[in-house]
Amino acid sequence: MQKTAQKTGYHHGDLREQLIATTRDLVEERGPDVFSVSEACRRAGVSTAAPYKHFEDREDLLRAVALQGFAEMTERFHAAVVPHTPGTLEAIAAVGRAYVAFAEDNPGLFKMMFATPKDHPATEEAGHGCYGVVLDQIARYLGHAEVDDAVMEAGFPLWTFVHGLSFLRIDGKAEFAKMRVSVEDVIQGATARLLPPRKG
Amino acid sequence: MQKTAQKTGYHHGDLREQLIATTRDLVEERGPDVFSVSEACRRAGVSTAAPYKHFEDREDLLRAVALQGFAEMTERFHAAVVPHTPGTLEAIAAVGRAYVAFAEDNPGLFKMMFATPKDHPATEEAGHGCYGVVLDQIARYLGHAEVDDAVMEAGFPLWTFVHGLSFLRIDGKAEFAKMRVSVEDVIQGATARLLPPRKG
DNA sequence: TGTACATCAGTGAACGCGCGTTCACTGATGTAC
DNA sequence: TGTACATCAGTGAACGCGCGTTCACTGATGTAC
Repeated sequence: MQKTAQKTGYHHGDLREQLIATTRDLVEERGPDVFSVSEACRRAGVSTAAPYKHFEDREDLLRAVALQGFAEMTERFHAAVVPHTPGTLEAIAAVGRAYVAFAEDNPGLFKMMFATPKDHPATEEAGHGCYGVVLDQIARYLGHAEVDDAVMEAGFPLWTFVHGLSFLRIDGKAEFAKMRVSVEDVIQGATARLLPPRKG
Repeated sequence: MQKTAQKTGYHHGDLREQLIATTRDLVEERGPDVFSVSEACRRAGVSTAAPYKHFEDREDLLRAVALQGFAEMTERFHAAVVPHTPGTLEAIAAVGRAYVAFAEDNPGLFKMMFATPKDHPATEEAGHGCYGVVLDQIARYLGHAEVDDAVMEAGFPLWTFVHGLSFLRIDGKAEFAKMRVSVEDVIQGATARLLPPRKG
């Protein structure tokens, strides 16, 4: 009960965080393009002028939501790796599964995070940090000391695959394709096939 | 000069087609959610009430654009297959390349075609027809007489891959991954790896 | 402990705007006679 | 060939609406003395 809103009637307590949360909900429900600052205010129970004390403009608010998304995704990636031996196919596939799971849990947010026009130094950096988690695993898998060009090249087809799977599932196209196997198996299989053979 | 607009000053000639074309342009420039009927009218040089003589509402107009997109995509798929021996890896990869090429040429339209809320019998049917082109090739490749469950299952990872590649390229994420190989090669490689081994 | 004051997160009213859709209408076109 | 008329694709004005952002303001809070 420390960071939660402790309304005094006038001062809100933590409006910034609550606006981010509300905006995130709206992005899920309506999509980032249809989202309106006014509606977020209505839901947060503040006047339409209030957000401008915390955010520059509409875009800035949406960006804050996207950044929260990247932070969460990165967290999930780290958690996914933990149970596995570093640098194994299993560890890499686990990140892939976490990727698709995040997208399915936050379809609107996910789409927004990757929609091009929002690009901004902060978002870009957040994206890189996120991607770095897989790249580290792939580097180990390949026996490379650091993330070099070969590692990035090996990672790209995997990213491509889970990215596509995320979209198809979000948009309900996966059912139509009558898959008899689970997402988990599809990812495991694709990871094994798309990665180059191991060095050692 | 037969189907082209032959304005009389009052009657337009082919407003329906021109509105579809204008809307398509706007979808590319601004995205389907930001698109406005009013702006399409302004560009087409007609009053804002005119479209309602040809389309039920905003949604209906956008759907017409999506249908045109699917028709074009299907056409491109057929054209891509032609130069190759039916049922070969090359024929299948060619469709994959046509998929990504279409997405890159029409990013806004492509995204709209696969964005979930627009689902409608007509669009769905158009999508199926489109996908059918690859499935036919895969059926032949596997030596199956028709498109059965096994064919669909084999096709899904490929679809996933080209779908993901399309989005990453549209959203400018492919450069960042520092690919040293061309899209063509990536698709060719992924197709070979993701398809199950041939029967005969 | 009590008071004066700076800070600043919130208000609420207003702005100009563009939207989707409707309405009664107008005028060009094609057809029947 | 000429005329009367039905058709219907377009007009233009209007509707109610919600938007993003600004403005001068208010009142709760924390701090200095």
